[in-house]
Amino acid sequence: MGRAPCCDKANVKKGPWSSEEDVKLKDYIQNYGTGGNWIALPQKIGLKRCGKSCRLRWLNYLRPNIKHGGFSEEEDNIICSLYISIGSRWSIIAAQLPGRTDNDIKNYWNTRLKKKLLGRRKKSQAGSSQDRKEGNGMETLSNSAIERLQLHMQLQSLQNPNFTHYDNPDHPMWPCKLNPIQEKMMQLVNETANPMMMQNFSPPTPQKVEYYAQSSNMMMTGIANSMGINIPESSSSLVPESEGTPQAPSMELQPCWAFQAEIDDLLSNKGATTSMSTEYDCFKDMHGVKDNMTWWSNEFQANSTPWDSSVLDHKQ
DNA sequence: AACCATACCAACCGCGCAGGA
DNA sequence: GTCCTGCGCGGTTGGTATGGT
Repeated sequence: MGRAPCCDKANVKKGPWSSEEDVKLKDYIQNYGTGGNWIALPQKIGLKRCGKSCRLRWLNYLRPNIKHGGFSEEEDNIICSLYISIGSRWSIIAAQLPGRTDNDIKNYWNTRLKKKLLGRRKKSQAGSSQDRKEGNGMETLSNSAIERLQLHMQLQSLQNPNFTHYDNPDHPMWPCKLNPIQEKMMQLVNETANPMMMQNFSPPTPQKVEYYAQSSNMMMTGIANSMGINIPESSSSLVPESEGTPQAPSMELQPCWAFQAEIDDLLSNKGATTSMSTEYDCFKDMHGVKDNMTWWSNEFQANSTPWDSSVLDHKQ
């Protein structure tokens, strides 16, 4: 037995909103508020719309101070950083971008930003949509997680095209031990991705360790705290605490902050290569991500949405 | 000018969660 | 503890605009 519909589908209007409907809804909400009940709202004001549709229209379009289009580079930076950190948590990302809605950011990411980052590679390396539908070993992980891992590795390979220790037993850094979840992700991605890409999983340079030890701790702890998750001092570190001199985290933890470290390095163009600059236009002028990371960790204001698998993966 | 492909975006859908009965 | 209801979220769809042939 399915869930009861939220409204009488036969008697509600669907599709684009007219200006009259917009005026009705906007006027009412500005004067009386939603009354805490979106479902009942359309009847109150004589709109033949589903309550959910009213809510969406208000939140995404009619609400005051909504910005549409014209994303700045700073906003691009923030979206990229947060997507790689937390995945497709659009509402959380939107909370960090005043005037932006989750829907707007989601559309922007799916239609433009993602293509800038992954576009060309995806065509040749990602499985077909049919593959994904039928399952090819990837079904145990979200597309978002796979995409983020691929994105990270793509950035990695651009930055360190000669680094091949991940699957090179002769390399002094081998084996680069991943945690079980990441091991699984690597294995699954490896089944479908370009093998060359998988050779480029490198740790960040030691100089970056201290900053990322701190920022990742702050970030993850801040997220956890904002969501009511109490992380004991001794276990709050997804990366090791930095005490005095920079200190490399254990190998199994490296990929956790490698996400942050490498994206930061790339975005700030420290490791930019010519080929990257030409192929990934969005990185040409990106900078200042460090600041973004820091304020994000300090000012993160997540709602009560349950934590997603990506972070749970880290915690595991 | 007509057709097609692609990009973009508003809106819809269904699921999971929270809170109240 | 269970059920019900509404809300919020993320994924997806469908319509329109734009560009290319």
